[in-house]
Amino acid sequence: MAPPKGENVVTIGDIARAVGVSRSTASYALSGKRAISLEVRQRVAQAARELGYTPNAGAKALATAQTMVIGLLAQFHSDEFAPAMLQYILGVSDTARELGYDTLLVTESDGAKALRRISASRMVDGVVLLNVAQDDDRLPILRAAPQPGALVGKPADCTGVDVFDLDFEGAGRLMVDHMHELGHRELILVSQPEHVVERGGAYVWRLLDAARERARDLDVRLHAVFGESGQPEIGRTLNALLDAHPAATGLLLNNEAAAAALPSVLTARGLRSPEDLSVIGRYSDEFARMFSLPFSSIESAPDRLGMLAVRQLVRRVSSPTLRTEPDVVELIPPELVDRGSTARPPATS
Amino acid sequence: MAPPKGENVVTIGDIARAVGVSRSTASYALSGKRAISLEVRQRVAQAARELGYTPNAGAKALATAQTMVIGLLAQFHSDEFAPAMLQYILGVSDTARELGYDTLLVTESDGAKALRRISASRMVDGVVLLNVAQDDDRLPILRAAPQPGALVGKPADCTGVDVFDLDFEGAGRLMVDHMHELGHRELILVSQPEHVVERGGAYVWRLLDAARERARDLDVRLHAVFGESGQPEIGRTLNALLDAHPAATGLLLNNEAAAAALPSVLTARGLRSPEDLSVIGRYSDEFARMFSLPFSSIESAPDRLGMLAVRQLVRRVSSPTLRTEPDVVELIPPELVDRGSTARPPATS
DNA sequence: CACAACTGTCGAACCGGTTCGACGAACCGG
DNA sequence: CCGGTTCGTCGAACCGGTTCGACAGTTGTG
Repeated sequence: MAPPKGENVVTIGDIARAVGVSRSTASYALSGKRAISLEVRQRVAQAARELGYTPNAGAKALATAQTMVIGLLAQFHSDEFAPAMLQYILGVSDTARELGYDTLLVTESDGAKALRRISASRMVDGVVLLNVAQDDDRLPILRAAPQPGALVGKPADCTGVDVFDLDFEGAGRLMVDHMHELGHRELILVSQPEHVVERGGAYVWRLLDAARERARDLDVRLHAVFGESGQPEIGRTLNALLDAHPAATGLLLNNEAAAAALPSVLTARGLRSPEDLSVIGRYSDEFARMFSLPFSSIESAPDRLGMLAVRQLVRRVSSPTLRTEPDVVELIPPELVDRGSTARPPATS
Repeated sequence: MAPPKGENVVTIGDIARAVGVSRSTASYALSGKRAISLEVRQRVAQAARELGYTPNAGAKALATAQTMVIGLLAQFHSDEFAPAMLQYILGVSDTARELGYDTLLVTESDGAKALRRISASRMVDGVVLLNVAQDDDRLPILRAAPQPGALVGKPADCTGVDVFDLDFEGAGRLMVDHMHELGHRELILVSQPEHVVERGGAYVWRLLDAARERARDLDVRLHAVFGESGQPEIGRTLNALLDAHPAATGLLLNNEAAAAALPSVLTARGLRSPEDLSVIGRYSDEFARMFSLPFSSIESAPDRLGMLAVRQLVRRVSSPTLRTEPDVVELIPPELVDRGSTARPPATS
């Protein structure tokens, strides 16, 4: 029984002493970076196992200039629907671990300051930014930082970083196209709250504008509104919208909170989907399952975006030649997951 | 304009050279651990500011044996309602930062292995464990680790760690008491799924047993069931329960998914709360707001629990004398947040 | 006025790894 | 049998901080 909380730290020096070789030999035996006799290699490995050796991360970082940690900068705004965020975080963290990296989660409200801190102190080898705004104040700092960065969310200026996001323009068009093909001619689009847009959540505009344009081209009426992201309000807003546009036969939701609220709104109004109203949302499959959302939706693929960002980041981190490779901007194509909530509009009465 | 991604690392040696003093003097000037002339102190401070000096975290960790990082071990099980987890994570991460610590988020499925890794490699000064099971396999490793640990969730054996949790026994009793006082005599209690319990989620039992006992003492009928945590299923289960026990006038929910599903179930059945059915849940205020849950509930206080755990952890970390102080086990008393979903039972028809 | 105490600074060692250059021994071909 | 490789190992330096002990100079005390 080792004493609890014992300060028995095993260093590579202990290994070397136990085996009777120099520290450098022990190091080479473990890393395999130089030829070491089979016998010594085995004895070092055994000693390491028996003594329970784990290299000191700080020392390793100091010597190799690699921490094997990536920074994850998440930003939570009070006017956002937080549950949707978790999946991005898990996507990043799980992928990082698969690739041998740990994740430093930073939720500080002042993201720029936090980024400077973890970057300048060399705590991380690279950084993933979530929830990137159109003109994000973290970007200039990231560009000047020695570590590479990957973004989930597309800002106005993508130079110097790798960017991954859903193709929101495509998503907007796909929503309208799909409804149009089924015969709908009047739609309601509920976006995120306006402050989200003002803060720089450009994806809202990207989807909205593309949807508007396509609607115009196809001669479809589109009522576009910004909805709240809080739950008592967004339900009322949905009700008010359905009251205001009785001829609308299709509902497009670019607002997770609205999607989560819609089932009870429909039930309360005695409406059924798709018989009375066709609905397309935009959220993740995981989200749909969690909230039992029966609506077809464009998959927002948070786990996949997180994964792509980390993969690319790790590629850059692990090979210095890639540091200067051209930036990647990958907008993943929208995919409509059919959950049966769209159909031909009800026959005009 | 510094070259983008420039490798211009400023070390304390650069500061010393710029000012014309030794490295040790620069270090003392910055830390204040020895008397340094005002003039040198100011010039060092200025040089540090001008050159943008930030100490290298790895080097500092190596020298001081302190990383200023705490590990956060979260565990996500597929049969759990993940959104509730995020608030614990934020509680921990935000509090840690307030106290000057960063947070290493570990979501690896093999928590024990992950804990051994980050502990043995000295990446963290302390560890917070979330979602602690009755007989958690991370505990023996934590006890043997050199770092202190704090738990959110109470295991069977609390020795060697600090434990913070809701008083679930008290919560169970409070739920029953409250309903009884209002005049209810037949209740339904929906707990977490049975696998959560089997996996060691003892809090489910603690609430359930206490509620049962109190119900027996007060001569109240209590139908206790385990409900699913997935959304299509839990809704059906709720419906089935209401069918099976038409005389029950009160519903107790120790299952977030059930709470999230209940509003639409009630609406669909044409029931209103509290007129037709009194409801008490157990979740956080934040959660209630997010999902617009109109039910009175026992506050599960994830942010507060996370905060308490981190505070205590940091106390232990920062003062070696506290390392051997007796363990803390704090069960915060249940508080009923009245959202108006309980009332006297409807007059017996 | 001699000696002690204090102030401010420096050099060196240390934390625990990695890595470079050197070097002896074994091995090879000519 | 000699010179050049290759193999296996070692010692030393380095990464960038902190901290201990020493020491010169100043101030204070009896």
